[in-house]
Amino acid sequence: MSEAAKEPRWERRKQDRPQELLAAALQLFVERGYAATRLEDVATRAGVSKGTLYLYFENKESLFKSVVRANMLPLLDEAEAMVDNHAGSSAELLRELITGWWQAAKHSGLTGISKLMMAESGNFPELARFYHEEIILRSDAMVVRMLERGMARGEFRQIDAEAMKKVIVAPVVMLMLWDQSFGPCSITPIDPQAYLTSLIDLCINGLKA
Amino acid sequence: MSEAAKEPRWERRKQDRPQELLAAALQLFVERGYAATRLEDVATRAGVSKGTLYLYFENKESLFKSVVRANMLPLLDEAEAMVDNHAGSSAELLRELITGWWQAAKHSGLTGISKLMMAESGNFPELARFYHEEIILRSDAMVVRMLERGMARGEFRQIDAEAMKKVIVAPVVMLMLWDQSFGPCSITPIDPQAYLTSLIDLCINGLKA
Amino acid sequence: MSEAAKEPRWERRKQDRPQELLAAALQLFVERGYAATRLEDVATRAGVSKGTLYLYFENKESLFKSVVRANMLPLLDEAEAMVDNHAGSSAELLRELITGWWQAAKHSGLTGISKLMMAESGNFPELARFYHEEIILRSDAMVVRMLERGMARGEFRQIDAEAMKKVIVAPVVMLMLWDQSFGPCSITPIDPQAYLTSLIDLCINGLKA
Amino acid sequence: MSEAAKEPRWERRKQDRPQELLAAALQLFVERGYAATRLEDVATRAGVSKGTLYLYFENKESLFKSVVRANMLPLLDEAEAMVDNHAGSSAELLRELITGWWQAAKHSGLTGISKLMMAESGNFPELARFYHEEIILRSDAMVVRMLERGMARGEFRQIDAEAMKKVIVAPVVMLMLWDQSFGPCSITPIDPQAYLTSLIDLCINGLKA
DNA sequence: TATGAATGAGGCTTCATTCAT
DNA sequence: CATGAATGAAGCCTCATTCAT
Repeated sequence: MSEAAKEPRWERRKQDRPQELLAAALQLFVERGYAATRLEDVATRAGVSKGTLYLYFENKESLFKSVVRANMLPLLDEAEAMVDNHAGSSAELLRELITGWWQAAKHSGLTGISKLMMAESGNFPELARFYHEEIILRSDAMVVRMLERGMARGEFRQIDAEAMKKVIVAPVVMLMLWDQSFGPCSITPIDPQAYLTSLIDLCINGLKA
Repeated sequence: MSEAAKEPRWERRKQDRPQELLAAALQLFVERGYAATRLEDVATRAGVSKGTLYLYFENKESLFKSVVRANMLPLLDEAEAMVDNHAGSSAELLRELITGWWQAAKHSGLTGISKLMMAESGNFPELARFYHEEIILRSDAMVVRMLERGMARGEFRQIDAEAMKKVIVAPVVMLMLWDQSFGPCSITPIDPQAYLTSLIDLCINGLKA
Repeated sequence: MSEAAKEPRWERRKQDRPQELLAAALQLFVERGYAATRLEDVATRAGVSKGTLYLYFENKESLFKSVVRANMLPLLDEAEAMVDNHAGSSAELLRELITGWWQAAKHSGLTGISKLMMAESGNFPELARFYHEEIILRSDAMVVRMLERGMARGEFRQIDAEAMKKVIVAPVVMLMLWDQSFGPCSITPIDPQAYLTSLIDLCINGLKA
Repeated sequence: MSEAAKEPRWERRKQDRPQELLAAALQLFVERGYAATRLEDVATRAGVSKGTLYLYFENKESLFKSVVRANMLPLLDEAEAMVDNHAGSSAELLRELITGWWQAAKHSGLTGISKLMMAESGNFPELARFYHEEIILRSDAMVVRMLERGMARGEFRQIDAEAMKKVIVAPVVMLMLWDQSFGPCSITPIDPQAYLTSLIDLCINGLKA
């Protein structure tokens, strides 16, 4: 129909605006940091004007918090389900947990959010607390459950799971951060596949009974 | 002595000014990020006036670069010497390398610099490259030498040292970042000692032949 | 009747829109001043959307002028007729003039308009001139006629009516202004009845032959 | 000396700045109202740049409050002393009080402040309360004392001083407002001398025993 | 050297006005 | 006629930088 051609690019899609703005803001906040990100750039990247932003977010800080919350919340459920329902060996679970975690983080905005929180936690203590509770505590606990499952089944040797959890999480988080900070800089880019393979190899060998 | 009277110990010596400014700037840049750090706050924390800062540094960017360079340079020599001259077992070397690295980073400003570069690499590509070459490449290479020494001596199993190097460095760097970002937030602070012990335990068990 | 069903009483009739907008605008302009009044608030108070306002008024300035003119025009005729046709004593005329003036001003929007012109005359010189000619000159002249009538009839002593006119008008205008500015602030509100009684008492005693 | 010529107009007089800014702000706030006054215009009129204003006042509202307070406080003492210490007849006191009040108001910034408060009291309730207590209540009380003195000495007839006070104050205040609002508009300017003479004449005749 | 008053470019935010529906 | 999403000019405010002392 010729009518369909009538509404190509000038159509205003009110309901999509917040998503587009959040996506644009996430990119810029991650790239440049909170203070160095200009709202006009966010608006331009979302294809709207400066003023439009204020139809959906009260101010810059509110936009920032929305970016963090929107990208943080719908994330850990899948990984947690995997840990709790896994039927195979603990080595297999560990492998799937790490690779799955990275895949999920890569496709959602979590890699960017992690970098953002690392950089801005000092300026937004409430957000840092929120991030700590929603992401850090939950992912730590997930790893602990995985380790204890392995020890209970006799597949992993006896270790201090509480002390070990962050050691295992750390390389995954670092991969996210490198991906976001030095990745774009593109100096000897890291190969996530080989990196994760080595990590899993080290863990499985380092934990096996 | 009449000289002592001329120069009581509370008097700030002029030649210390740049160091005091760099120290103050490092703290604030790390806490708040580059853009959110006000030069007036840097000057105040260093005990001088805003104008004085410009007697020693051309501008804000120059101060930032000086901060990074001053804290980055005098760092890796000791660790490198340790790797090259170590006489004991490779497990022992690994342990000393990791704990020594953390100690050195903790006492120099490297933990802060690492956080800073992670946050600001997008805004300062030249600095990112400099950091990459001076810190990342050298520390990676150091770890590779350590791993190859272990394999050559039959103490470590055969692994892909190039792929493994970053896996081993990552937890140490993460410890620095946590220390700088969520540490001050003081939500369930991490215990570096237990953390490093677990890391070393994991590595030694994961690498042993 | 079927007509009644077609037009329930809660339905806003289109022809009332301009009046409702003018009324809402008058309130807000008087409360907050011209610059501090937002057109969105005017529209909301009138129960319409922001865009609708522009169907009836060209822009903010045009709305403001319409508010002033609409509330200014239909006012002095009654009072003027009273002065010219009064049959009683001049003291009685003075009493009725003052109380009648206040009543009319109170029930029309003139008290608000007076405050508005006092506040915004500097920003709207043409309006100020208009107000001066339509309100100030005419009411001054009315008072002059009243005074001259009293002197002509030997009821008032000989005074300079031209110089006295504003002295007599001033307390009435001040009552309007207090009513509009500090009235809502409600700090020791003024009692118009007692105030006007004192004013009339002072004038009659001060003018009597 | 040629040296004196060296520092003619570029000399920075830190201590005078606040006064110059307050004076410039008073003028513009009175002319245009609070919202319509641009801080850049205030700064320009004071001969400084936009940013300088913020060295002395926190923000626009703070400047506004400072303007009101600075011009309001040092004002009523003289008039009050006059009422309490006057030795002559009460008619004489009334004459001097009214003319003195006008002179003082004219030379201080009170005429402008009065107009400002009339226009902006709705937007600054706290200031309105402050103004009410510091200016209105005190000047009202002063007039009451004057009236009671006259009645006590048998020079004025018995009246309700409380109800009459505002009637006597009103014409003086109106003179201030006219002076500030329609005065600059310069349409048939009022002659303060003749106006006050008529006012005093009316009062003395209207109050005499 | 050291100071701190002054500057002005630039970012955040508001709101009068437009326009496609 | 009515709506309300969108625009962008304009004002407040911050802060890196300069400069006379």
